[in-house]
Amino acid sequence: MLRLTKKADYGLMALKYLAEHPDSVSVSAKDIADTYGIPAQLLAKVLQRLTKVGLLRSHAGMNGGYELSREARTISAFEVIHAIDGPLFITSCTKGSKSCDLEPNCTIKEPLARVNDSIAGVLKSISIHDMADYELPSGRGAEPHPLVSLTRT
Amino acid sequence: MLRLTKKADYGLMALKYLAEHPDSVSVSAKDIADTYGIPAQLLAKVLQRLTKVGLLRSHAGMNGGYELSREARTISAFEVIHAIDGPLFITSCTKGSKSCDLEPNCTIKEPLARVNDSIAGVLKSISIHDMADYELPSGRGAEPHPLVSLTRT
DNA sequence: TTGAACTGCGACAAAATCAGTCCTATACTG
DNA sequence: CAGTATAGGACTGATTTTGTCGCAGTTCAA
Ligand code: FES
Ligand code: FES
Repeated sequence: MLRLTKKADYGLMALKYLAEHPDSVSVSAKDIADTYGIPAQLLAKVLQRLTKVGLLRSHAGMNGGYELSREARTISAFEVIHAIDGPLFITSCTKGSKSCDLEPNCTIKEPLARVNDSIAGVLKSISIHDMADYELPSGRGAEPHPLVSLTRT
Repeated sequence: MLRLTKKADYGLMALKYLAEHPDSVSVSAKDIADTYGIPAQLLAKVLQRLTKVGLLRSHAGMNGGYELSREARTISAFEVIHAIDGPLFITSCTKGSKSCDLEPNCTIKEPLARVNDSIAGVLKSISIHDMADYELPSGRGAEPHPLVSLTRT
């Protein structure tokens, strides 16, 4: 539980890959799938969704593929996960449209919403570029990330 | 995805309930289940697990039930979730025993481990007592929670 | 001492979600 | 036109989550 789906995993891996290969004009889903040994068709779908939300630009035909539509530094892990897995709700109830059945009694919705926001904040503070940076073998990780406050004013 | 299981939800609700009723010596699973309209047997199991890890003390027999074994202030949401849903791993691979099949190629494990730690930190910084406090109708939420740094020294 | 009201487990069934495949259509290149 | 790629819908199988049932053990009080 509290786990990323594999699709989100794949998506992050792919974006990281793209961020690390700025030279290549565009990379096909198959290329990425092969280098990581993940199902090509599945990755394709993930990339398609990322394209639809505007994180990637796609190009069909021979030598086609995908490329980042923005700088890796400006793409947050949150955006990626949100695009692939939908809105982030730590609670079982998706406070939006259809409320969960124990809505009236649930006493933890409020407090957990704060936790939810904090987690979203953490995810938002990490960019694809950051992830690529962490490649460095030893434990010195790029520049420090901003602090995240649990309280919302 | 990235969602708490209902069991964890139930567990948190129950603990919050117990924290708010310090007067009652012990409360039965059925009592709590009834007040919140959740499946009694399922809640019972959740409480049993919480008992096994030492967060609750149980008492069988008539007028039996559960009570907090520690002060609400010292029980973190993290402990509860961990007890109910097992170790918190945001990545698909549970870096412990059996590694996931794309271990050798996976490039995002490291960076995501940091995110994982941050989230754990957020969860650890919230106590059952804090959750109970958020009951206040308007938006002034108890005292501020500590800041959580994304970087680990 | 008997029975009601509990906890404590294990096994199981039902439901929901996720992962992955297949198939077809469409777009671009040369 | 042939080949390679994206786009996307439908569908199946695997896995996880949620919930139920049944039974054994414990405590209390009439
Ligand atoms: S779990 Fe849905 S309202 Fe709390
Ligand atoms: S998802 Fe398992 S090693 Fe990265």
